[in-house]
Amino acid sequence: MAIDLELTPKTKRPNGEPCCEPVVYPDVERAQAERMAQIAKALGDPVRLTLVDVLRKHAGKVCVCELVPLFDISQPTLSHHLKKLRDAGIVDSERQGLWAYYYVIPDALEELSAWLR
Amino acid sequence: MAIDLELTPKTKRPNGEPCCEPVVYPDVERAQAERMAQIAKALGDPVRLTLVDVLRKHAGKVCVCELVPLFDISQPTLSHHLKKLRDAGIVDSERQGLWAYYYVIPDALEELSAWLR
DNA sequence: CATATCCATGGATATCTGTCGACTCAATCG
DNA sequence: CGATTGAGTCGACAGATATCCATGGATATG
Repeated sequence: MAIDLELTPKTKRPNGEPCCEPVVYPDVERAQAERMAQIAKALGDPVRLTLVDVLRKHAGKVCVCELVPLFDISQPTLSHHLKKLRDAGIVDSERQGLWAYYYVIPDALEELSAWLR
Repeated sequence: MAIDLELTPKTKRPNGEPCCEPVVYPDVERAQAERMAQIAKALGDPVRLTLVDVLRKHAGKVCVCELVPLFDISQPTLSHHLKKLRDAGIVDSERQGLWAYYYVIPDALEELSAWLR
């Protein structure tokens, strides 16, 4: 790894004293962290991440039956993954006749993307 | 939601025929999707995401005992979260005496960040 | 109208995850 | 050396997750 760190030296605290006060605090608010973590969690599966990748570029063009053969999972399992993405607010779907068309909600990934940057 | 989609019309397939061929394929390779999903999964918890946020800006300045009071979790649980981040290749640590200093590995988040963009 | 298709839902099950308390181990201090 | 501290590991356990099969509901086709 070999990274150049300047370690802030510490001294062992005297007997019985409470631990050192935290000197740093997160920049992200708790609610913001929870929102972003929820998005990240939904993306934390290869199938779902790939789904988002496909849907981002082919909104309105793909029905679920065309997504199934892209993966080694059953159709109900794919439906469950899509539901997870829906619940996380990343995608939504539009039904037309027998078919369901999914698309990525614009800006759904923006907050996380900006934080990562 | 109200997004402007142009849906590609489909026709029900004839009896007994195999499902429509997929017309789209993911742009991400399977291995790339797995790498990014692993990173996203590690970030998919508010505690870990906040840890990364803190460590990104205070590398080498914070020991674990200072991180604990930032959250409502026990020290072993925090250690466990740090291990998850280590296993995902997001952070690493340097031990000096009694203290362990964590830091975010440069570029660990780059691939996911670029994909999200 | 009967039947087949697309997709979602529900139940079952094995595995993974987050959390804790108890413990271990190395390093420090007295 | 003996006691204490920082931090990682272990075992346990409740809750979440991924997956399947079977089913159900709506819609299209003939």
